[in-house]
Amino acid sequence: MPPFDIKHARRLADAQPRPGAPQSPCSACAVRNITVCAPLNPLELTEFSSITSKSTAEAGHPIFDEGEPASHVFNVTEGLIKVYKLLPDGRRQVTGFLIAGDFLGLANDETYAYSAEAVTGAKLCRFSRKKLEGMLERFPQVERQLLSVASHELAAAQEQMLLLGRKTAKEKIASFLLGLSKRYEARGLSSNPLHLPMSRNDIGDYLGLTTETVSRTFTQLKSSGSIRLLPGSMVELTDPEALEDISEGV
Amino acid sequence: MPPFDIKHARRLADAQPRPGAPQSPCSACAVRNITVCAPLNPLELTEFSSITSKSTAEAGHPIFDEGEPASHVFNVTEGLIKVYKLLPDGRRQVTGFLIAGDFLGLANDETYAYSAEAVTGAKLCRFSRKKLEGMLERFPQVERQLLSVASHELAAAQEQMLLLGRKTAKEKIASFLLGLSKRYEARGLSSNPLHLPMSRNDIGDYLGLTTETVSRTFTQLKSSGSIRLLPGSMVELTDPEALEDISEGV
DNA sequence: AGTGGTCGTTGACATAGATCAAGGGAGCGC
DNA sequence: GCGCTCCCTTGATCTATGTCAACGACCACT
Repeated sequence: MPPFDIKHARRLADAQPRPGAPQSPCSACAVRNITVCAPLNPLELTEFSSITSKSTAEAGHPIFDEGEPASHVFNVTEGLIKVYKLLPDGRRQVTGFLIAGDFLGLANDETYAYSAEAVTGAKLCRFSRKKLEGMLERFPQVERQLLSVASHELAAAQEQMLLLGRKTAKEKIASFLLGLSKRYEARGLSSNPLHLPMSRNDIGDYLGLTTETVSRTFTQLKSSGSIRLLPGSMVELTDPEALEDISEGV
Repeated sequence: MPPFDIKHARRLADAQPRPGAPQSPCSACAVRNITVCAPLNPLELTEFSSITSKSTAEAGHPIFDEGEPASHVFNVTEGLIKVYKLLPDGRRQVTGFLIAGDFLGLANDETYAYSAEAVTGAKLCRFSRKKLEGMLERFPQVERQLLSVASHELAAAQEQMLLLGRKTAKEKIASFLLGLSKRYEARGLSSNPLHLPMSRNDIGDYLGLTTETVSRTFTQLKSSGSIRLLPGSMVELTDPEALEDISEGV
């Protein structure tokens, strides 16, 4: 690692919107109808958009770090983000991979409870937390939407606990591939073959495994004909039914 | 196990409130000020209480099962509840132990995404989900409170993922004891020594361990002078600082 | 084209925790 | 008080996954 890590030099959470910078309108947003803004009508959306600003993050760059003041929340509009927590000795748990339409930064305390980093180049829609709170009073339907998002995430978190606590390496990888494929599908992205831009290490940190075990398990699934690795970090799920069975321990 | 399992004969979620049965008023509720009703004034509370009914669950009895129609949500007012998910072959992940003030049953789909069972005798406050939705429109402050609850739970779930994915058995047990103690304290229950009514098996299913490993690890912590097991399934945290260090892997 | 770095794969070996097995103690019904 | 059951504890052994190590592929620079 270089002595001065350039990628930590600047935080999206700190960045100021360039005054006068042209912003494409929310009405043209790629995630307009699948995220928290969905219940707003065009007029409301215009008002709502006054508290948003677009930002981008390059692959491998942080969006915010655990413990920083939680000044903003974000909506992913493009690319892949990972969120994770660390133990003092560096052990890492990736708690989620976020794609277009996902929300991040929701916090109770005044600081972020986890770190977020771009895996691929990514675009985000940024809200000041404080201003968002005001908007929620004004637009209760957005608050309702947020509650729905939070409760979906909670259900996903419980599913992930089942995976982490009780599944074998093979079951974990099968569940991971199917889950990601289904989320891609729900967001209108290619779900099979699907893009797997995160490293084996990231996948391991998401599933509670090591890089080596992830790699070996991919090899195993490849040999058994359940998946195929294609160029460009694409994976084809050649036998989704088999993967379903594996993922549930059948 | 007896051929006919009496404890599955009746579901709290199905129970009808006895007409005319006396109900102690919400204003006298033990969790009045620590749960979702907290933001309501006395007058509002009276209106709100019209959709609630009290119920009880005996130790070991189910409250609802994963996959059942999610007709009601609950608020624990007394006792300890465990919530869990199962794999087809019976492997189990306990995703939480709930105490007075905790909320359960929040669901997106029309069915519960997990099962809930009383560990000790317990009392709950029951709401029809449908009626609750109406009340949320009427009382946005309750909806806000629910969002806050959900986002706290989400943070707790992420912490638990870190535990399940990356901590050793000893770290898991230390984290578990400290976490439970802190939650007891926040709810005004004895936090040290603290009551541990759940079985070693339940603890194992919560931490992704087997009964045997839980038991051995308790013995280890006992020998090192960090905890003491007292009669009546009480545990004394004799060296909380040591436990803190252990729980973080220091 | 050469070089250095990162990442993925594979092999050999180590180990934390699971599994299998046995025994002890507390609570409960009779 | 007796026997039954359930739960907890402890010991012996096994194994899935981690750790350590080597190497090849790919990519970005020069």
